[in-house]
Amino acid sequence: MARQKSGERITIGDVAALAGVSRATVSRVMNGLATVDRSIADRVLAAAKQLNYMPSVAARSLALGRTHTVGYVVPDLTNPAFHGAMRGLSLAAAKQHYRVLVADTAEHAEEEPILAIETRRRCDALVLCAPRMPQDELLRLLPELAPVVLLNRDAGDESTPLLGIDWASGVRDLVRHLVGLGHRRIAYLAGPPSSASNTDRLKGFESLRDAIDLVQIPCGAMFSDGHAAAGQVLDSDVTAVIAFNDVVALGLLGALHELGVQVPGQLSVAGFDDIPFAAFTSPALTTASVPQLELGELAWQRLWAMLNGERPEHSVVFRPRLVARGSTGQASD
Amino acid sequence: MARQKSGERITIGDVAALAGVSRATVSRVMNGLATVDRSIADRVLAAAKQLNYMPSVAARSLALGRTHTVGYVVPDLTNPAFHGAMRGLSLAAAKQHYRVLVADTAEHAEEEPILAIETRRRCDALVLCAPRMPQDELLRLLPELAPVVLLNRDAGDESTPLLGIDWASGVRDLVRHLVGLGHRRIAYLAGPPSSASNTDRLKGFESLRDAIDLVQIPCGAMFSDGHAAAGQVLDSDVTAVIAFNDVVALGLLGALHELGVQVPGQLSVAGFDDIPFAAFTSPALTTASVPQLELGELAWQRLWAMLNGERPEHSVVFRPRLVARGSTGQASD
DNA sequence: TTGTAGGCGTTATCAC
DNA sequence: GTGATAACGCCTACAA
Repeated sequence: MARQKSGERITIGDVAALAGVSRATVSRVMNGLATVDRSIADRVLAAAKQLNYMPSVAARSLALGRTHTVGYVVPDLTNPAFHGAMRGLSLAAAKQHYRVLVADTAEHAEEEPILAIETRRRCDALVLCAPRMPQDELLRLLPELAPVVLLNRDAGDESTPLLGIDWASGVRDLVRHLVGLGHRRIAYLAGPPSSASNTDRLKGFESLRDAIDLVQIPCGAMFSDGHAAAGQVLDSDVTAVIAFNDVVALGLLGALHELGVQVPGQLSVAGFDDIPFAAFTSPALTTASVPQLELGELAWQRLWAMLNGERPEHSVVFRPRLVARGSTGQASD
Repeated sequence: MARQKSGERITIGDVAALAGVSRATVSRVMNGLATVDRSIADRVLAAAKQLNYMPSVAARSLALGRTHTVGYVVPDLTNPAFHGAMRGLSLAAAKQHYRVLVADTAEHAEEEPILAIETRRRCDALVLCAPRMPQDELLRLLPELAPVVLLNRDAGDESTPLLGIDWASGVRDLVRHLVGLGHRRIAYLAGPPSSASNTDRLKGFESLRDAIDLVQIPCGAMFSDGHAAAGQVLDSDVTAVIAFNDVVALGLLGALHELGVQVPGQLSVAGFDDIPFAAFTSPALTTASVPQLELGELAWQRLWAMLNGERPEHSVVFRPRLVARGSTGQASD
């Protein structure tokens, strides 16, 4: 009985030899092409199984021009806001036997384009989340990245699918909610100035200029930013705070608790995203909820369409859903 | 001037033609081999730049037998406990121009082995986090997966590097801490019965049988599990609870808050992992802290060594560090 | 120092 | 229905 050279990788040739057929036939069988005689197919399958044959991914990629991999590029892999989409993408892609390659730009905004390109070259398509990349740079990059779908941020480019969030709408909902509770003077813990979604939120506030008294406090996008901002918040004499996102809001909540400030008794707090933790803190966090998992799934649908030469489904902009929880209440002043 | 066929991929041949050299020379230049004449190298570089040439990843993989990718297999991509290690791995690997392919087993324990193998075939090495895989199955799998490093769980196999956690030690620290605060009757919200690390924790409790009065409550590994366990915890008449992990602990905290139970006034709560949120909840969570990010970095070091045919650094078992925060206090009863 | 030629493991296009 | 054979794009002895 034919035996493969020990220690070396088993190739399609080994299987062909064992089964007494050509490599082409083995290939056909492995790929489920129906044009093969049943008895031969069985023989090939048996041989493959006996040798524990597994096709070389690299060789297939080269021959087919497809890697069966999609990239997921985000600014920070530890940010919970990106996890839902990552999982949605990963699970959806897995159904078509695609895998996800992750890339963390580690907040180095300058290297983002290079990293995106680098990642794209190993994949068939890309999901790009680049909230801080300058618009013109992004636009220049897009053609080189295609097929690509944009997450959470518009590039003003019709031809690349966008899965966006209407942050301004979320701001309006949150503010309306707070105003309904009697709040007038509200602080906004702003995200990174270079963040496109921060700009969107600010537009939302802009449209409400008459309804409330807004205090803008420069902050950031992370726990520690929210935590550090507590002092300024208290000094600002507001009755409610809207944080750039849930992570920031939770950072603030923690600091307020340490300082003995009652939430929502003395201060109401709200965020964006509805990360999994938001529902379980004490008090639970009021937030403008974003369907993260779905974002990832939809991203895959669009990628899949483009990979098959079809036109991707419509771009969509989700309107956040207000989820009122314990962290917001009647204005105290 | 030579012009590449429009629309098609630019290959090493195009660059060679433009520079007037052989493909071999281009290859040498692109790979930084010093044995090339300076002027020729410059010409090649210029040609490559002009054509915006980028080597085909698939072709290199096939020729080199290396994908420059490592896999990261976890049960649930949304579990914060895995994010730190993922980022540590990703960032460390990036320095050697390696990328990370993620795979989410979606809690389907049965498919875990297949998924691991499938993932491994696209990569040069694997970081495997398979807390629920039966020991014998894992042992059988390991040779097929090598080079591989195990995260958070021992397989009893000397030859595969392990980055583990001494959960029993963490249990002891937590219990000692609680006993020091006057607690005697303590509940343990157990993780999934099939979880190896749950078994480890139970061993820790076992060794303390005389010191405390332990109430074991079947629970799980997720928010909702902790949240749902609140009733049983209260019925059990304990003064302190140690949860399977921080996520469970936070779920419990949320439920207790809803029920108006004071923490730590009426009940002390502690967890494992020290996920980023733990420090920012109210009250902040006492926990047995695990160096997640470092785990990922060390995993990469070991993988890197093995990829270079070297012997990997020692396996290490981290002893969790007790981080006492607001969620634990003097026993009330 | 540079070029030639063969190989990496598949798939796809032909004949047969 | 099946088998040669030529891609796929790169790397690397080996020869020059």
